[in-house]
Amino acid sequence: MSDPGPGGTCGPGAPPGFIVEARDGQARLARLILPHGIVETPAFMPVGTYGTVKAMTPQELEALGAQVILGNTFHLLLRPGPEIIGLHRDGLHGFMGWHRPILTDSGGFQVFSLAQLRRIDEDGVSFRSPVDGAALRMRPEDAMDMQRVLRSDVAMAFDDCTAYPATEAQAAESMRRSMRWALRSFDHYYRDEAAPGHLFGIVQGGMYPPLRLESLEALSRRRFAGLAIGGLAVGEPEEARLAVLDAVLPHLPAERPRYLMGVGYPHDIVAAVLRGVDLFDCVMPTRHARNGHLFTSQGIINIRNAAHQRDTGPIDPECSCSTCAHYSRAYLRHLDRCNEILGVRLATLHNLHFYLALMRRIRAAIAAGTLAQLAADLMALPRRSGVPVA
RNA sequence: GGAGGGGUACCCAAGCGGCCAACGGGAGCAGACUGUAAAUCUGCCGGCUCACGCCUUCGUAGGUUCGAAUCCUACCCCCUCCA
Repeated sequence: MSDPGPGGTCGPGAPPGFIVEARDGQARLARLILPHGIVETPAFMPVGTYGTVKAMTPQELEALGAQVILGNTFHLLLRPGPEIIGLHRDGLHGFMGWHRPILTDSGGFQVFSLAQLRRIDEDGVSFRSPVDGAALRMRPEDAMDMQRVLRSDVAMAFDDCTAYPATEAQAAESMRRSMRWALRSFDHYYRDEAAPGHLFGIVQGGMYPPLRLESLEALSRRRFAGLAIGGLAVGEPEEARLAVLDAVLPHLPAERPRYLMGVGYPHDIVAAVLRGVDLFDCVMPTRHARNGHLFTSQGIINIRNAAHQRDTGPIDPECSCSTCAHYSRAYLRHLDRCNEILGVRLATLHNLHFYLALMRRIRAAIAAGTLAQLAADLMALPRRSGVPVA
């Protein structure tokens, strides 16, 4: 990469490749320049854990307007492993046929979600493979090596996603370990010029603002290309989540992208954009689609409910996705109940369209300086169809 | 005609003297899901009742027994094999 273009360079101390084009309150409209393309933020990244956004082809994702997707280092390390992915041109991009940007989670979330199957020590984490029970060892350096093999545009530091609830002492211990791992991650990821992308650091600290600030301070010892807020949406009340965001966001470097990991519902995303977050990912649209929950302008509906049995209308009359253009609620309910694979595909397509369209509206509102109005309108909508917002 | 096997709640299916309103599945009804061990998981699922409980159920009709889905008799269906 001799001439990566403006901000597109990789490596330690490289420009972050993040150009803020407009501001509206704390919210920013920006262009994140990555090796595989430009991402307009605020952006939502569909989750594709195993090298596939479940039920969608890369071509469909592109048509939906997805700019960047998420992959998972831990799961891809287990299956198919670095050797197989390394056989393909351009790592995970060539392997899965998605040639736009990819962000990979480091495996830190699996430290949290596979709590029953792992043991943490200072050097790393010992896992029991959820696939075949085999013993597996993962250190920050392993996570970085794998993400380099994957050729992720954005790699994430290997962290310990603190569980909720956690005492202040537990959160502090977990956070401080994550910070030591973050520095090791940085030093290993950028150990030579071959780093194929950018590395983001992850702010931890549980629900304790002072710990969050300490975490941020620790991360400032390296120049991460962006900073993520991790350890939220793990079961805490919404107020606690917003309190953490309010405490942390004013202190995040303005010239680098900010990523709120794993969040969330549309109202969570809007709340975070208002506070200055640029990137989001969540399994919500894809998992909800498979479980029959569909996002609409009037809240979430459960297509499995008997109420939709005879409904010849679309999921959402205000939606412009191809599912809504062609199929009725009654048909989608039928497909779901028959466990037909098409039902999963149509529902996933709709939900992803909902999220990606939401992000387009948010970006347009920031450009127009009308984000507050849009946010007010969105927040006023019911979260669950027929159930007013509490 | 002969010999076997079987009829259990919406469906499939266990039970084979009391712990049975009756194991499991499925279907049905509802709920949960936030850096995906998830097309998964949880609850309800004969009737009345918030519940304790009560009532009606295991092909039909009788019988034995303190007590029967379970044992006996007759009858009605269904399946397999032989003629």
